[in-house]
Amino acid sequence: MPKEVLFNEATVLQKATELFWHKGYNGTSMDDLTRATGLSRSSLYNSFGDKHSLFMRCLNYYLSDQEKSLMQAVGGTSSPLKKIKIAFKYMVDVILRDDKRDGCLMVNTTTELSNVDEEVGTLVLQNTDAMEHLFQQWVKEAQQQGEISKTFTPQAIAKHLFNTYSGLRISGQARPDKKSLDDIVKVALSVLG
Amino acid sequence: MPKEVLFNEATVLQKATELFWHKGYNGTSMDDLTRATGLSRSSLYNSFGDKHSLFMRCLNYYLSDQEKSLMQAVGGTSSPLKKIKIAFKYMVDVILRDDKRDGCLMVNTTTELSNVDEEVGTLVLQNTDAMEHLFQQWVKEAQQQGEISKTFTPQAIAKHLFNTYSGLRISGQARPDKKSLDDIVKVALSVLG
DNA sequence: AAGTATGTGGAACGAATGTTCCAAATAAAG
DNA sequence: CTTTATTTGGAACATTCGTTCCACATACTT
Repeated sequence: MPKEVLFNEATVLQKATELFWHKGYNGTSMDDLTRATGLSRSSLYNSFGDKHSLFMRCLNYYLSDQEKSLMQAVGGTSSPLKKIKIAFKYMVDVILRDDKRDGCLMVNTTTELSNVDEEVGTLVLQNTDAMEHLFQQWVKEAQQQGEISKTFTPQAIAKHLFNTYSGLRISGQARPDKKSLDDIVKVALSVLG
Repeated sequence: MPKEVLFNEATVLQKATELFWHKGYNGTSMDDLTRATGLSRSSLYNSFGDKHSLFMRCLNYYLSDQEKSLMQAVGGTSSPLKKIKIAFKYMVDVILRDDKRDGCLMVNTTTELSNVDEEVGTLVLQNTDAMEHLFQQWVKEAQQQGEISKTFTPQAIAKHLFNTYSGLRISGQARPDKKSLDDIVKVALSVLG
């Protein structure tokens, strides 16, 4: 019965995500979004709701995409310690490839909105927990296999790792220099030894 | 000859800074600023230039204020290692007192603007260098006095410390929990041992 | 006391904001 | 072929945006 949807939803979300990523939530206008996606205002509102709803869709799109990439990066190894090392090597690579210096959409959103937007705050917290949980699992396994010393609890190390990751996105935005980032990772991961 | 200025410049800058800090640059309107400072639009423009100029003034005001506080916090000791430890203890305290969860204006500004605003990007880089230089100096002295192992270069450790600080502002914005932040600091500073 | 230079409040500006509305277009169902 | 359901483009909306302007208030100089 209905006229078919002419656009690819994933493509639109990708374009919108890139824009929010580059200019932030408040820095991005609906006009920007129509231009970037090629959709008219009515199509955007009809398919994705208002600006805030679209933004939440983009955040979730971004998160699932990031998770997929990270899992793919560490997929090659079974050693939990190597997974951690590969993960950070991968993150540094991503930062160095970020030639627009847009950083991490999740970190950007944390600083821009988590204190004034409850819905965003909840999502940020969920993601933080998920990341920490992932790191904690790897650390726990690594400690059981004797790859990592048991000086600190898996939870404490996991929080440190996530903290280091968040910091890397800030450091990388100020000066995306391979040597600097490698140094940070080297020192930060030395606590595992 | 002229009518005197009726307001206290530092007070106005403080109010404006608080607002930018809480809502971000793009999230703060000139209307917000007139209400918060009590000044009329024309007074604001006459005394501080346009919105962007005022923002830059606020950033510098914030930085000098932060530096003063940090120096005061570590002023009591002559041991460079203790300075580092006290500095991080102080930072955690600041984060826990930040009941609005506004984070760090400098970190917030880095993620919001450093990729699209060259003037801001320059200031961010200057501040990053200054902070790293400060840490590096302390580490160098501590290594010379045998307080810190020489496993890593002062530069690498300094970058790690600043990275940890930046991360703490993100972590603290997601979940400002004393135990979590203490854990992060404990693990991150263990590389000094 | 008059002149003058500057700060102040508030109105006013055009442009941009997020959102809504409607007529036209389209494709499946009857 | 007509009907029906949905998407689409673009005009239109009120509101807010950053900024400018001007008449008035004020305090120093002469």
